[in-house]
Amino acid sequence: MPKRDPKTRDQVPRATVARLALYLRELQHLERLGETTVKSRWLGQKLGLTDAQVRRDLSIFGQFGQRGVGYSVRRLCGAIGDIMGTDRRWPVILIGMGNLGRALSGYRGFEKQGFDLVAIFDSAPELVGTPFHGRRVESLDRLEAVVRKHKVQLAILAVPGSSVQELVDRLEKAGVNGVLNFAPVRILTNSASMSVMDVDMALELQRLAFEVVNRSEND
Amino acid sequence: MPKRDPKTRDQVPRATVARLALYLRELQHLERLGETTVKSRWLGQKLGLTDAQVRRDLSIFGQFGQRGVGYSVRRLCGAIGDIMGTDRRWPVILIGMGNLGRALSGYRGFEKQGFDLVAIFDSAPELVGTPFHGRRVESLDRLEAVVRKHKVQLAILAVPGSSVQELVDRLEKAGVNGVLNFAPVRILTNSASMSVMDVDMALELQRLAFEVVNRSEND
DNA sequence: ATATGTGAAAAGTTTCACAGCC
DNA sequence: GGCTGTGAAACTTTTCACATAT
Repeated sequence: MPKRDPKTRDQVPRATVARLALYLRELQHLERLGETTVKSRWLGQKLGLTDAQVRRDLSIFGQFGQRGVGYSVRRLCGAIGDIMGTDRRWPVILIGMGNLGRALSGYRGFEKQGFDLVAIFDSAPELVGTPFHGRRVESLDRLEAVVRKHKVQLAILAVPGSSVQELVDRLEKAGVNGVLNFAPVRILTNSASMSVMDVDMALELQRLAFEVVNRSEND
Repeated sequence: MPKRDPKTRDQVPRATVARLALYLRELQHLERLGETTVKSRWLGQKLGLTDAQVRRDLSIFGQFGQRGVGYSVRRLCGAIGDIMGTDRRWPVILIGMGNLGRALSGYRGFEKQGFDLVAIFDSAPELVGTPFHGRRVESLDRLEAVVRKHKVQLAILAVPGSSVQELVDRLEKAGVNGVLNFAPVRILTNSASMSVMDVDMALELQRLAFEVVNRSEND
């Protein structure tokens, strides 16, 4: 089993975790551009962080840099990939083939980051069998079978809020460990084996509107 | 001009701001259900927060509750709506009619929260004029004119990462104050009149994968 | 009896600033 | 010269616990 490097006490700050994927995205971009080293100052500028913060975050997992030089892009990429579990590919299922689900089924960003869409589902019988972006909609009856067959740990939920809780309970029983929820509802999970991440687009627009309203008086 | 209540020093904690939209969503839900009062404990449970945190957050804007009783749903809803700028409707434009843009143009969650899609744009000439969800795609040439005409302050960007920075600069010049960015790139804004909020779905999936990998050892 | 509002303590996070190494 | 790694300080956020109000 992949244990993190021995020195690391197993308490990664939540704030650091939230930024880890951000670092990885930028580093992968740099690697594609052929850059071999990067400085904390440069990374920070690109992501809206201070250089000290970048160094602190990275130092939590080990000493990846070289004083006077910077960080090896390749090495950092590998290290963060390991830490985040991007060193392997993840089979993912998508449930809900409405407007949003259809768009998500064709979104290439997922597989670029190591996530393979192995099946798409919808509860509407008339949609079952319809192809979207080269994949046929399956009946929800087949949910458990598909999860077992592909050892699916992650599910994307693009269903109405009213169906979310029920589906999450079912997914949890089936062995799924993480759900990316697009409905504007908070999910309750009893067991610790299930993580949920919410993406609420209207909520983000509201936060934006608040920033705009309060723009003048602050900074 | 709507100034916040006089006693409030103009420093709302960032963490509180991030939760405000969450409270509003839940309160609106309660109001629709006909509930008249709500307790901090109940709200917190619904949102995964402690009761103390809910009370602290709300107390920053004033004293909305009644000791021994709780909060009036109606009053709280109104107050938070005021604070967040949801008391009025916002005209919004959407740029980019790929997979995601098409889904977003049909997403009803935006207008439910006070955002009206007044125009949709794409840079591809062959898409201009095509209707999506009852609205025709306009040429980007008309961007500035539309922004002026409808006094648009918010834009949703569903374009490739490579076009984002250029478009944001243009939007800023045109008078737009906020952008909801769906591309996996960080945007740099020079002026303080422009706020950006990112929604990176692949990034959230990665964070989820990290949680799942680290599930066992923590809590 | 019950629930808010809030000082004060605790926990978490960021920034400073500089020793250490290239 | 330049840049990392990290203690210590500064700042932010959360939690505790209880006076206060109904």
